[in-house]
Amino acid sequence: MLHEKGVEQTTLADIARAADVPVGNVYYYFKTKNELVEAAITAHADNLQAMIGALDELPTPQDRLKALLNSWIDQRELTARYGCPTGSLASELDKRADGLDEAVARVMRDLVDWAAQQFQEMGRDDSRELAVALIAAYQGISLLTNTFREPELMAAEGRRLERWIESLA
Amino acid sequence: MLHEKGVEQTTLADIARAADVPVGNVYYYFKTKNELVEAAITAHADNLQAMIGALDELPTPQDRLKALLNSWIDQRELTARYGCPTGSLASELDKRADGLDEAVARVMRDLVDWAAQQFQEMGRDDSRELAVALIAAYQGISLLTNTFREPELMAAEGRRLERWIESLA
DNA sequence: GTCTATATTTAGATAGAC
DNA sequence: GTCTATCTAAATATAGAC
Repeated sequence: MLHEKGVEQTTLADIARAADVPVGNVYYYFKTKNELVEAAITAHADNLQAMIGALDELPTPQDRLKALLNSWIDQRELTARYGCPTGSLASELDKRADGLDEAVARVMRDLVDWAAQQFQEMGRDDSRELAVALIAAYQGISLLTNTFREPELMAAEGRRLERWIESLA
Repeated sequence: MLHEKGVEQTTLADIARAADVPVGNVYYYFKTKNELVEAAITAHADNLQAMIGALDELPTPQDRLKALLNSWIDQRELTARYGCPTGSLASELDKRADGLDEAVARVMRDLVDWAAQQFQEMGRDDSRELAVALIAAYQGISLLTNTFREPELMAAEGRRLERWIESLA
């Protein structure tokens, strides 16, 4: 729900209704709304870690990066509707005074670090810059895909990034 | 203020205080908060149009695109603090039920269209895809620059995109 | 056109029975 | 652990004097 409507627009009443419990009940599990959001970020981080773990099974860094691209393309319909979960969270939480933005920043950094490691294994000494460029390309095309509601933008950019990765070898 | 704190987090009280007028006064100029936000989007769109108009004075499409990159780099400190105004607006307004997201989409589309025109003048038949990739790269690096609060990310990506544009000729 | 005061609504949060 | 009822605070919006 936080992905679909954002943190601000999602009320505890929304969450309670989705969980089919009365509103007051939510406070038995989370003392504040911020605590609930924090738990959601942690859950999202765990999902990403699991995904990265699966990618690490692949033999070469090129395979792993291309598999990441394909997972992005597979998610294009969802992205067109709601954007990238990590990116829209980062964008929204940055505007708030609470410290939740740091939790999202860590998630984003983990992803960049993982990508940098792949480029390094490909023998690139500009691995960090390439990783930032790759994740930025994904975040940006997610935003455009969402803004224009055109899933095919993600697919086209994914194919372009694939050619780019191949050209780096 | 909408850029700094976002639409949701900026209250009419904030705006009234910044304008040094009482809260009720704002309603003399804008019937609703949404109307005020719409006016801000229009003003932002006008700013971008003026900027594009200035770029159009430059002789070649390469010059114009590189000048755009440099303006992004010049804004890196602001971007690190608050992100790209257009991008963070697009991300936030997408989550809301009102129709304001379409106004931002138009702003974003104008920018993509302008970039596509430059690539077309460079003789590229994939001008649309390149334009989407360029604006996506900017939106993405804006998000990362903001999330990590590292202005230098924008500078490095700007230089990388400059080399990329030169390689397309 | 500007101001004060206030109405309305909604969301986050709490109290206490069961 | 679950539920109903309620409190509180804040933000949008309005009324009406000046």
